[in-house]
Amino acid sequence: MTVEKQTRDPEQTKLRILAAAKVEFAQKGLGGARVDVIATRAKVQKRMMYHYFGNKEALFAHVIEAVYSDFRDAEAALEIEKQEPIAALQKLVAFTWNYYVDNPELITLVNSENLHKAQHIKNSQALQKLNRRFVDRMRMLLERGATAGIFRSGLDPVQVLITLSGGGFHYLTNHHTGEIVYGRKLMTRQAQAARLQFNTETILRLVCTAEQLLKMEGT
Amino acid sequence: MTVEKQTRDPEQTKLRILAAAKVEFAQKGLGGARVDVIATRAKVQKRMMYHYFGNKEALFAHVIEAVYSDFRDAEAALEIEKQEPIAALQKLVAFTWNYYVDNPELITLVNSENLHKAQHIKNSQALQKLNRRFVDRMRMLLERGATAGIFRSGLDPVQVLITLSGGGFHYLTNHHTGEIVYGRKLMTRQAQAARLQFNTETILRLVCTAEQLLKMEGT
DNA sequence: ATCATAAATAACTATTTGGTTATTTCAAGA
DNA sequence: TCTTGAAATAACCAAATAGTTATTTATGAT
Repeated sequence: MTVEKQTRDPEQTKLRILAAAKVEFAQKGLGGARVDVIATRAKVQKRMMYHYFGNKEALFAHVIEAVYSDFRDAEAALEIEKQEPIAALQKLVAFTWNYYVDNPELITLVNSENLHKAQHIKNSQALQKLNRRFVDRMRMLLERGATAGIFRSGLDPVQVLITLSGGGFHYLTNHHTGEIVYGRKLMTRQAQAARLQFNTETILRLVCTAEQLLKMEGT
Repeated sequence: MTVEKQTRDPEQTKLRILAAAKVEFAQKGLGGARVDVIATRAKVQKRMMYHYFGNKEALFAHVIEAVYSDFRDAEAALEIEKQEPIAALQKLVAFTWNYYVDNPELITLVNSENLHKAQHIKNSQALQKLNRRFVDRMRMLLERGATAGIFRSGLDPVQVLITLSGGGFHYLTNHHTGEIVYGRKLMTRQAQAARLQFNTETILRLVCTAEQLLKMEGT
Protein backbone atom coordinates (compact mmCIF):
# COMPACT_ATOMS: atom_id res chain seq x y z
CA MET A 1 0.00 0.00 0.00
CA THR A 2 1.55 3.28 -1.08
CA VAL A 3 1.38 5.93 1.59
CA GLU A 4 0.79 9.09 -0.45
CA LYS A 5 2.62 12.06 0.90
CA GLN A 6 0.73 14.92 -0.65
CA THR A 7 3.26 17.61 0.07
CA ARG A 8 5.30 19.03 -2.77
CA ASP A 9 4.19 17.38 -5.95
CA PRO A 10 4.00 20.02 -8.64
CA GLU A 11 3.08 17.63 -11.46
CA GLN A 12 0.24 16.11 -9.51
CA THR A 13 -0.94 19.55 -8.46
CA LYS A 14 -1.01 20.78 -12.03
CA LEU A 15 -2.86 17.68 -13.17
CA ARG A 16 -5.44 18.00 -10.42
CA ILE A 17 -6.06 21.63 -11.32
CA LEU A 18 -6.40 20.74 -14.99
CA ALA A 19 -8.81 17.89 -14.25
CA ALA A 20 -10.98 20.01 -11.98
CA ALA A 21 -10.95 22.86 -14.49
CA LYS A 22 -12.03 20.55 -17.28
CA VAL A 23 -15.09 19.49 -15.30
CA GLU A 24 -16.02 23.00 -14.19
CA PHE A 25 -15.51 24.64 -17.59
CA ALA A 26 -17.37 21.81 -19.31
CA GLN A 27 -20.26 22.14 -16.90
CA LYS A 28 -20.62 25.92 -16.76
CA GLY A 29 -18.76 27.31 -19.74
CA LEU A 30 -15.91 29.80 -19.47
CA GLY A 31 -18.23 32.58 -18.30
CA GLY A 32 -20.10 30.52 -15.76
CA ALA A 33 -17.12 28.64 -14.32
CA ARG A 34 -15.78 29.74 -10.95
CA VAL A 35 -12.12 29.79 -10.05
CA ASP A 36 -12.91 29.01 -6.42
CA VAL A 37 -14.90 25.95 -7.40
CA ILE A 38 -11.99 24.68 -9.47
CA ALA A 39 -9.57 25.18 -6.59
CA THR A 40 -11.85 23.47 -4.12
CA ARG A 41 -12.50 20.53 -6.42
CA ALA A 42 -8.79 20.17 -7.14
CA LYS A 43 -8.11 20.28 -3.40
CA VAL A 44 -5.57 22.95 -4.05
CA GLN A 45 -5.12 26.51 -2.90
CA LYS A 46 -6.53 28.89 -5.47
CA ARG A 47 -3.19 30.64 -5.44
CA MET A 48 -1.59 27.58 -7.03
CA MET A 49 -3.77 27.91 -10.08
CA TYR A 50 -2.48 31.43 -10.58
CA HIS A 51 1.02 30.20 -9.90
CA TYR A 52 0.94 27.51 -12.57
CA PHE A 53 -1.45 28.89 -15.17
CA GLY A 54 -1.53 32.65 -14.77
CA ASN A 55 -5.24 33.31 -14.88
CA LYS A 56 -8.63 31.85 -15.58
CA GLU A 57 -8.49 32.24 -19.34
CA ALA A 58 -5.01 30.77 -19.66
CA LEU A 59 -6.19 27.80 -17.65
CA PHE A 60 -9.12 27.45 -20.01
CA ALA A 61 -6.76 27.52 -22.98
CA HIS A 62 -4.69 24.72 -21.44
CA VAL A 63 -7.78 22.61 -20.88
CA ILE A 64 -9.02 23.08 -24.43
CA GLU A 65 -5.69 22.26 -25.98
CA ALA A 66 -5.28 19.12 -23.87
CA VAL A 67 -8.78 17.89 -24.65
CA TYR A 68 -8.40 18.49 -28.37
CA SER A 69 -5.07 16.82 -28.67
CA ASP A 70 -6.18 13.77 -26.68
CA PHE A 71 -9.01 13.43 -29.17
CA ARG A 72 -6.80 13.60 -32.23
CA ASP A 73 -4.23 11.26 -30.72
CA ALA A 74 -6.89 8.64 -30.10
CA GLU A 75 -8.10 9.11 -33.64
CA ALA A 76 -4.67 8.74 -35.18
CA ALA A 77 -4.22 5.51 -33.20
CA LEU A 78 -7.11 3.98 -35.14
CA GLU A 79 -4.87 3.57 -38.18
CA ILE A 80 -7.78 3.60 -40.57
CA GLU A 81 -5.34 3.82 -43.46
CA LYS A 82 -4.68 0.11 -42.93
CA GLN A 83 -8.29 -0.95 -43.56
CA GLU A 84 -10.35 -1.21 -46.69
CA PRO A 85 -12.29 1.99 -47.41
CA ILE A 86 -15.81 1.10 -46.29
CA ALA A 87 -14.64 -0.62 -43.11
CA ALA A 88 -12.34 2.31 -42.39
CA LEU A 89 -15.16 4.76 -42.74
CA GLN A 90 -17.49 2.74 -40.54
CA LYS A 91 -14.77 2.47 -37.97
CA LEU A 92 -14.15 6.22 -38.03
CA VAL A 93 -17.85 7.06 -37.66
CA ALA A 94 -18.18 4.67 -34.73
CA PHE A 95 -14.99 5.88 -33.10
CA THR A 96 -16.04 9.52 -33.37
CA TRP A 97 -19.47 8.81 -31.96
CA ASN A 98 -18.15 6.71 -29.10
CA TYR A 99 -15.49 9.23 -28.24
CA TYR A 100 -18.12 11.95 -27.92
CA VAL A 101 -20.29 9.70 -25.78
CA ASP A 102 -17.41 8.73 -23.52
CA ASN A 103 -16.00 12.25 -23.25
CA PRO A 104 -18.99 14.55 -22.88
CA GLU A 105 -16.78 17.39 -21.66
CA LEU A 106 -15.21 17.63 -25.12
CA ILE A 107 -18.48 18.78 -26.60
CA THR A 108 -19.33 21.53 -24.15
CA LEU A 109 -15.75 22.73 -24.08
CA VAL A 110 -15.65 23.03 -27.85
CA ASN A 111 -18.94 24.92 -27.74
CA SER A 112 -17.58 27.27 -25.14
CA GLU A 113 -14.43 27.86 -27.17
CA ASN A 114 -16.54 28.68 -30.19
CA LEU A 115 -18.60 31.16 -28.18
CA HIS A 116 -15.27 32.88 -27.64
CA LYS A 117 -14.39 32.75 -31.31
CA ALA A 118 -11.70 30.11 -30.80
CA GLN A 119 -9.33 32.75 -29.53
CA HIS A 120 -7.69 30.38 -27.05
CA ILE A 121 -6.49 27.86 -29.61
CA LYS A 122 -6.02 30.27 -32.49
CA ASN A 123 -2.27 30.30 -32.15
CA SER A 124 -1.59 26.73 -31.18
CA GLN A 125 0.94 25.28 -33.59
CA ALA A 126 0.58 21.83 -32.04
CA LEU A 127 -3.13 21.66 -32.80
CA GLN A 128 -2.68 22.94 -36.31
CA LYS A 129 -0.21 20.21 -37.07
CA LEU A 130 -2.36 17.45 -35.57
CA ASN A 131 -5.33 18.63 -37.54
CA ARG A 132 -3.60 18.90 -40.87
CA ARG A 133 -2.72 15.24 -40.60
CA PHE A 134 -6.29 14.45 -39.65
CA VAL A 135 -7.68 16.00 -42.80
CA ASP A 136 -5.01 14.29 -44.86
CA ARG A 137 -6.08 10.90 -43.54
CA MET A 138 -9.63 11.49 -44.76
CA ARG A 139 -8.43 12.78 -48.11
CA MET A 140 -6.41 9.66 -48.65
CA LEU A 141 -9.22 7.41 -47.56
CA LEU A 142 -11.60 9.06 -50.03
CA GLU A 143 -9.04 8.72 -52.79
CA ARG A 144 -8.49 5.07 -52.07
CA GLY A 145 -12.24 4.46 -52.19
CA ALA A 146 -12.61 6.38 -55.42
CA THR A 147 -9.76 4.48 -57.04
CA ALA A 148 -11.44 1.24 -56.05
CA GLY A 149 -14.64 2.47 -57.71
CA ILE A 150 -16.54 2.29 -54.44
CA PHE A 151 -16.62 5.96 -53.52
CA ARG A 152 -17.62 8.90 -55.64
CA SER A 153 -14.70 10.92 -56.86
CA GLY A 154 -14.13 14.58 -56.18
CA LEU A 155 -15.54 14.57 -52.67
CA ASP A 156 -14.26 17.30 -50.37
CA PRO A 157 -12.70 15.63 -47.31
CA VAL A 158 -13.47 18.65 -45.12
CA GLN A 159 -17.16 18.59 -45.96
CA VAL A 160 -17.30 14.86 -45.31
CA LEU A 161 -15.52 15.25 -41.98
CA ILE A 162 -17.82 18.03 -40.84
CA THR A 163 -20.89 16.00 -41.74
CA LEU A 164 -19.45 12.92 -40.11
CA SER A 165 -18.64 14.61 -36.82
CA GLY A 166 -21.75 16.76 -36.94
CA GLY A 167 -24.03 13.74 -37.12
CA GLY A 168 -22.83 12.79 -33.66
CA PHE A 169 -21.81 16.12 -32.18
CA HIS A 170 -25.01 17.92 -33.06
CA TYR A 171 -27.18 15.11 -31.74
CA LEU A 172 -25.34 14.94 -28.44
CA THR A 173 -24.74 18.62 -27.78
CA ASN A 174 -28.38 19.45 -28.37
CA HIS A 175 -29.97 16.39 -26.86
CA HIS A 176 -31.58 18.33 -24.05
CA THR A 177 -33.50 20.68 -26.30
CA GLY A 178 -33.77 17.85 -28.82
CA GLU A 179 -35.83 15.76 -26.45
CA ILE A 180 -38.32 18.59 -26.20
CA VAL A 181 -38.25 19.42 -29.89
CA TYR A 182 -38.64 15.83 -31.02
CA GLY A 183 -40.74 14.66 -28.11
CA ARG A 184 -38.77 11.54 -27.35
CA LYS A 185 -35.85 10.28 -25.27
CA LEU A 186 -32.60 10.59 -27.18
CA MET A 187 -30.10 9.20 -24.72
CA THR A 188 -31.39 5.73 -23.95
CA ARG A 189 -29.17 2.85 -24.92
CA GLN A 190 -31.38 2.05 -27.88
CA ALA A 191 -31.60 5.64 -29.04
CA GLN A 192 -27.83 5.93 -28.97
CA ALA A 193 -27.36 2.73 -30.95
CA ALA A 194 -29.96 3.87 -33.47
CA ARG A 195 -28.23 7.18 -33.94
CA LEU A 196 -24.85 5.60 -34.55
CA GLN A 197 -26.36 3.30 -37.12
CA PHE A 198 -28.23 6.11 -38.83
CA ASN A 199 -25.15 8.28 -38.94
CA THR A 200 -23.05 5.47 -40.40
CA GLU A 201 -25.70 4.96 -43.05
CA THR A 202 -25.78 8.67 -43.81
CA ILE A 203 -22.05 8.82 -44.38
CA LEU A 204 -21.93 5.67 -46.49
CA ARG A 205 -24.77 6.86 -48.70
CA LEU A 206 -23.01 10.18 -49.00
CA VAL A 207 -19.67 8.85 -50.20
CA CYS A 208 -20.50 5.62 -52.02
CA THR A 209 -21.45 5.60 -55.68
CA ALA A 210 -25.08 4.85 -56.51
CA GLU A 211 -23.99 1.58 -58.07
CA GLN A 212 -22.22 0.57 -54.90
CA LEU A 213 -25.32 1.44 -52.87
CA LEU A 214 -27.50 -0.72 -55.10
CA LYS A 215 -25.05 -3.57 -54.67
CA MET A 216 -25.05 -3.20 -50.89
CA GLU A 217 -28.83 -3.05 -50.66
CA GLY A 218 -28.93 -6.55 -52.05
CA THR A 219 -27.17 -7.77 -48.91
CA MET B 1 -41.47 63.48 -38.70
CA THR B 2 -42.80 61.76 -35.62
CA VAL B 3 -41.56 63.22 -32.38
CA GLU B 4 -41.11 60.17 -30.20
CA LYS B 5 -42.16 60.69 -26.65
CA GLN B 6 -40.38 57.89 -24.89
CA THR B 7 -42.26 58.13 -21.62
CA ARG B 8 -44.61 55.31 -20.59
CA ASP B 9 -44.57 52.68 -23.25
CA PRO B 10 -44.55 49.32 -21.51
CA GLU B 11 -44.72 47.25 -24.73
CA GLN B 12 -41.80 49.08 -26.28
CA THR B 13 -39.85 48.79 -23.07
CA LYS B 14 -40.40 45.05 -22.87
CA LEU B 15 -39.42 44.62 -26.49
CA ARG B 16 -36.27 46.68 -26.05
CA ILE B 17 -35.26 44.60 -23.04
CA LEU B 18 -35.93 41.39 -24.91
CA ALA B 19 -33.96 42.52 -27.93
CA ALA B 20 -30.99 43.62 -25.86
CA ALA B 21 -31.11 40.42 -23.83
CA LYS B 22 -31.12 38.34 -26.98
CA VAL B 23 -27.93 39.97 -28.18
CA GLU B 24 -26.17 39.78 -24.81
CA PHE B 25 -27.16 36.19 -24.04
CA ALA B 26 -26.25 35.10 -27.56
CA GLN B 27 -22.89 36.77 -27.28
CA LYS B 28 -21.85 35.71 -23.79
CA GLY B 29 -24.10 32.81 -22.84
CA LEU B 30 -26.33 32.80 -19.77
CA GLY B 31 -23.37 32.65 -17.40
CA GLY B 32 -21.34 35.34 -19.09
CA ALA B 33 -24.17 37.77 -19.81
CA ARG B 34 -24.48 40.83 -17.59
CA VAL B 35 -27.77 42.29 -16.47
CA ASP B 36 -26.30 45.79 -16.44
CA VAL B 37 -25.15 45.45 -20.01
CA ILE B 38 -28.63 44.40 -21.07
CA ALA B 39 -30.20 47.36 -19.28
CA THR B 40 -27.73 49.80 -20.76
CA ARG B 41 -28.16 48.45 -24.27
CA ALA B 42 -31.94 48.50 -23.93
CA LYS B 43 -31.69 52.10 -22.73
CA VAL B 44 -33.82 51.11 -19.81
CA GLN B 45 -33.40 51.21 -16.08
CA LYS B 46 -32.23 47.84 -14.82
CA ARG B 47 -35.14 47.89 -12.40
CA MET B 48 -37.55 47.58 -15.32
CA MET B 49 -36.08 44.24 -16.30
CA TYR B 50 -36.84 42.94 -12.82
CA HIS B 51 -40.26 44.56 -13.01
CA TYR B 52 -41.26 42.86 -16.24
CA PHE B 53 -39.33 39.61 -16.17
CA GLY B 54 -38.52 38.83 -12.55
CA ASN B 55 -34.88 37.87 -12.81
CA LYS B 56 -32.04 37.09 -15.17
CA GLU B 57 -32.98 33.47 -15.75
CA ALA B 58 -36.63 34.20 -16.37
CA LEU B 59 -35.55 36.78 -18.93
CA PHE B 60 -33.35 34.17 -20.56
CA ALA B 61 -36.29 31.78 -20.69
CA HIS B 62 -38.41 34.43 -22.44
CA VAL B 63 -35.68 35.05 -24.99
CA ILE B 64 -35.24 31.35 -25.76
CA GLU B 65 -38.92 30.74 -26.15
CA ALA B 66 -39.36 33.73 -28.44
CA VAL B 67 -36.41 32.76 -30.62
CA TYR B 68 -37.54 29.16 -30.93
CA SER B 69 -41.09 29.97 -31.79
CA ASP B 70 -40.09 32.57 -34.38
CA PHE B 71 -38.01 29.85 -36.02
CA ARG B 72 -40.81 27.31 -36.13
CA ASP B 73 -43.32 29.88 -37.33
CA ALA B 74 -41.08 30.79 -40.23
CA GLU B 75 -40.67 27.13 -41.02
CA ALA B 76 -44.37 26.40 -40.98
CA ALA B 77 -44.90 29.31 -43.36
CA LEU B 78 -42.85 27.47 -45.98
CA GLU B 79 -45.78 25.14 -46.63
CA ILE B 80 -43.55 22.39 -47.92
CA GLU B 81 -46.52 20.04 -47.91
CA LYS B 82 -47.68 21.77 -51.05
CA GLN B 83 -44.58 20.87 -53.06
CA GLU B 84 -43.38 17.67 -54.62
CA PRO B 85 -41.11 15.68 -52.26
CA ILE B 86 -37.66 16.41 -53.63
CA ALA B 87 -38.33 20.08 -54.13
CA ALA B 88 -39.86 20.28 -50.67
CA LEU B 89 -36.80 18.71 -49.11
CA GLN B 90 -34.41 20.99 -50.98
CA LYS B 91 -36.47 23.95 -49.91
CA LEU B 92 -36.41 22.86 -46.27
CA VAL B 93 -32.65 22.32 -46.25
CA ALA B 94 -32.06 25.71 -47.82
CA PHE B 95 -34.52 27.43 -45.52
CA THR B 96 -32.94 25.89 -42.41
CA TRP B 97 -29.46 26.85 -43.49
CA ASN B 98 -30.42 30.38 -44.42
CA TYR B 99 -32.33 30.88 -41.21
CA TYR B 100 -29.27 29.90 -39.19
CA VAL B 101 -27.09 32.20 -41.25
CA ASP B 102 -29.48 35.12 -40.91
CA ASN B 103 -30.15 34.53 -37.21
CA PRO B 104 -26.81 33.67 -35.65
CA GLU B 105 -28.16 34.33 -32.15
CA LEU B 106 -30.41 31.31 -32.48
CA ILE B 107 -27.44 28.99 -32.55
CA THR B 108 -25.57 30.31 -29.54
CA LEU B 109 -28.77 30.64 -27.55
CA VAL B 110 -29.70 27.04 -28.22
CA ASN B 111 -26.20 25.99 -27.21
CA SER B 112 -26.49 27.95 -24.00
CA GLU B 113 -29.87 26.43 -23.25
CA ASN B 114 -28.41 22.96 -23.75
CA LEU B 115 -25.55 23.74 -21.41
CA HIS B 116 -28.31 24.31 -18.86
CA LYS B 117 -30.03 21.07 -19.74
CA ALA B 118 -32.95 22.80 -21.45
CA GLN B 119 -34.46 23.62 -18.10
CA HIS B 120 -35.85 26.94 -19.28
CA ILE B 121 -38.04 25.51 -22.03
CA LYS B 122 -38.74 22.14 -20.43
CA ASN B 123 -42.26 23.10 -19.42
CA SER B 124 -43.28 25.23 -22.37
CA GLN B 125 -46.53 23.83 -23.76
CA ALA B 126 -46.41 26.26 -26.65
CA LEU B 127 -43.08 24.96 -27.88
CA GLN B 128 -44.09 21.35 -27.51
CA LYS B 129 -47.11 21.91 -29.67
CA LEU B 130 -45.18 23.77 -32.36
CA ASN B 131 -42.58 21.06 -32.47
CA ARG B 132 -44.97 18.15 -32.69
CA ARG B 133 -46.40 19.69 -35.84
CA PHE B 134 -42.88 20.22 -37.15
CA VAL B 135 -42.02 16.52 -36.86
CA ASP B 136 -45.36 15.58 -38.39
CA ARG B 137 -44.62 17.66 -41.45
CA MET B 138 -41.41 15.75 -42.03
CA ARG B 139 -43.10 12.42 -41.43
CA MET B 140 -45.72 13.22 -44.03
CA LEU B 141 -43.14 14.43 -46.49
CA LEU B 142 -41.17 11.20 -46.15
CA GLU B 143 -44.33 9.16 -46.60
CA ARG B 144 -45.30 11.06 -49.71
CA GLY B 145 -41.86 10.47 -51.18
CA ALA B 146 -41.92 6.78 -50.31
CA THR B 147 -45.36 6.35 -51.85
CA ALA B 148 -44.09 7.97 -55.02
CA GLY B 149 -41.19 5.49 -55.06
CA ILE B 150 -38.65 8.29 -54.82
CA PHE B 151 -37.72 8.02 -51.14
CA ARG B 152 -36.74 4.97 -49.18
CA SER B 153 -39.47 3.71 -46.90
CA GLY B 154 -39.22 3.32 -43.16
CA LEU B 155 -37.04 6.37 -42.59
CA ASP B 156 -37.27 7.91 -39.14
CA PRO B 157 -38.33 11.55 -39.54
CA VAL B 158 -36.57 12.55 -36.33
CA GLN B 159 -33.25 11.14 -37.47
CA VAL B 160 -33.60 12.86 -40.81
CA LEU B 161 -34.47 16.17 -39.17
CA ILE B 162 -31.52 15.99 -36.80
CA THR B 163 -29.15 15.24 -39.64
CA LEU B 164 -30.68 17.96 -41.76
CA SER B 165 -30.39 20.66 -39.14
CA GLY B 166 -27.06 19.36 -37.89
CA GLY B 167 -25.45 19.72 -41.30
CA GLY B 168 -25.96 23.46 -41.00
CA PHE B 169 -26.01 24.00 -37.27
CA HIS B 170 -22.83 22.09 -36.55
CA TYR B 171 -20.94 23.81 -39.35
CA LEU B 172 -21.98 27.26 -38.22
CA THR B 173 -21.74 26.88 -34.45
CA ASN B 174 -18.26 25.42 -34.68
CA HIS B 175 -16.93 27.49 -37.52
CA HIS B 176 -14.38 29.27 -35.34
CA THR B 177 -12.67 26.11 -34.17
CA GLY B 178 -13.48 24.56 -37.53
CA GLU B 179 -11.33 27.06 -39.37
CA ILE B 180 -8.38 25.99 -37.23
CA VAL B 181 -9.18 22.30 -37.40
CA TYR B 182 -9.68 22.26 -41.14
CA GLY B 183 -7.21 24.97 -41.97
CA ARG B 184 -9.46 26.98 -44.23
CA LYS B 185 -11.96 29.81 -44.19
CA LEU B 186 -15.47 28.51 -43.64
CA MET B 187 -17.55 31.66 -43.73
CA THR B 188 -16.72 33.22 -47.08
CA ARG B 189 -19.58 33.56 -49.50
CA GLN B 190 -18.30 30.64 -51.55
CA ALA B 191 -17.73 28.43 -48.53
CA GLN B 192 -21.27 29.06 -47.37
CA ALA B 193 -22.74 28.27 -50.77
CA ALA B 194 -20.63 25.11 -50.96
CA ARG B 195 -21.83 23.95 -47.58
CA LEU B 196 -25.49 24.45 -48.43
CA GLN B 197 -25.03 22.48 -51.61
CA PHE B 198 -23.16 19.70 -49.87
CA ASN B 199 -25.75 19.47 -47.15
CA THR B 200 -28.58 19.33 -49.67
CA GLU B 201 -26.76 16.54 -51.46
CA THR B 202 -26.22 14.67 -48.19
CA ILE B 203 -29.89 14.75 -47.33
CA LEU B 204 -31.05 13.76 -50.80
CA ARG B 205 -28.63 10.84 -50.93
CA LEU B 206 -29.82 9.83 -47.51
CA VAL B 207 -33.53 9.71 -48.29
CA CYS B 208 -33.70 8.85 -51.96
CA THR B 209 -33.66 5.27 -53.18
CA ALA B 210 -30.51 4.08 -54.94
CA GLU B 211 -32.47 3.81 -58.17
CA GLN B 212 -33.60 7.39 -57.85
CA LEU B 213 -30.02 8.49 -57.23
CA LEU B 214 -28.84 6.70 -60.37
CA LYS B 215 -31.57 8.39 -62.35
CA MET B 216 -30.62 11.82 -61.01
CA GLU B 217 -26.91 11.33 -61.70
CA GLY B 218 -27.76 11.08 -65.37
CA THR B 219 -28.85 14.72 -65.31
C1' DA C 1 -60.26 67.46 -12.03
C1' DT C 2 -58.55 63.72 -9.34
C1' DC C 3 -57.32 59.44 -7.94
C1' DA C 4 -55.50 54.85 -8.23
C1' DT C 5 -52.24 52.25 -10.54
C1' DA C 6 -48.60 51.05 -13.18
C1' DA C 7 -44.25 52.90 -15.36
C1' DA C 8 -40.02 54.82 -14.64
C1' DT C 9 -35.96 56.64 -11.95
C1' DA C 10 -32.16 56.81 -8.76
C1' DA C 11 -29.42 55.29 -5.32
C1' DC C 12 -28.02 51.47 -2.63
C1' DT C 13 -26.46 46.75 -0.80
C1' DA C 14 -25.00 42.16 0.31
C1' DT C 15 -22.35 38.88 -1.92
C1' DT C 16 -19.52 37.00 -5.16
C1' DT C 17 -15.47 36.89 -7.87
C1' DG C 18 -10.95 37.04 -10.07
C1' DG C 19 -6.82 38.11 -8.57
C1' DT C 20 -3.00 39.60 -4.93
C1' DT C 21 0.09 40.27 -0.91
C1' DA C 22 2.55 38.43 2.60
C1' DT C 23 4.31 34.53 4.78
C1' DT C 24 5.65 29.83 5.73
C1' DT C 25 7.42 25.24 4.52
C1' DC C 26 9.77 21.80 2.12
C1' DA C 27 13.51 19.53 -0.42
C1' DA C 28 17.39 19.29 -3.42
C1' DG C 29 22.10 20.78 -4.53
C1' DA C 30 26.50 22.90 -2.86
C1' DT D 1 24.30 21.07 7.09
C1' DC D 2 22.95 25.04 5.26
C1' DT D 3 21.08 27.80 1.78
C1' DT D 4 18.08 28.97 -1.85
C1' DG D 5 14.27 28.76 -4.78
C1' DA D 6 10.09 26.76 -5.64
C1' DA D 7 5.71 24.88 -3.55
C1' DA D 8 2.11 25.66 -0.60
C1' DT D 9 -0.89 28.33 2.72
C1' DA D 10 -3.82 31.92 4.53
C1' DA D 11 -5.87 36.07 4.63
C1' DC D 12 -7.12 39.90 2.08
C1' DC D 13 -9.10 43.34 -1.53
C1' DA D 14 -11.17 46.09 -5.08
C1' DA D 15 -14.32 45.62 -8.59
C1' DA D 16 -18.23 43.57 -10.37
C1' DT D 17 -22.80 41.72 -9.98
C1' DA D 18 -27.66 40.27 -9.27
C1' DG D 19 -31.15 42.02 -7.04
C1' DT D 20 -33.74 45.89 -3.73
C1' DT D 21 -35.68 49.82 -1.46
C1' DA D 22 -37.64 54.06 -1.73
C1' DT D 23 -39.54 57.57 -4.45
C1' DT D 24 -41.39 60.12 -8.28
C1' DT D 25 -44.23 60.63 -12.42
C1' DA D 26 -47.33 59.81 -16.19
C1' DT D 27 -51.85 58.09 -17.67
C1' DG D 28 -56.37 56.18 -18.17
C1' DA D 29 -60.73 55.48 -15.76
C1' DT D 30 -64.09 57.65 -12.88
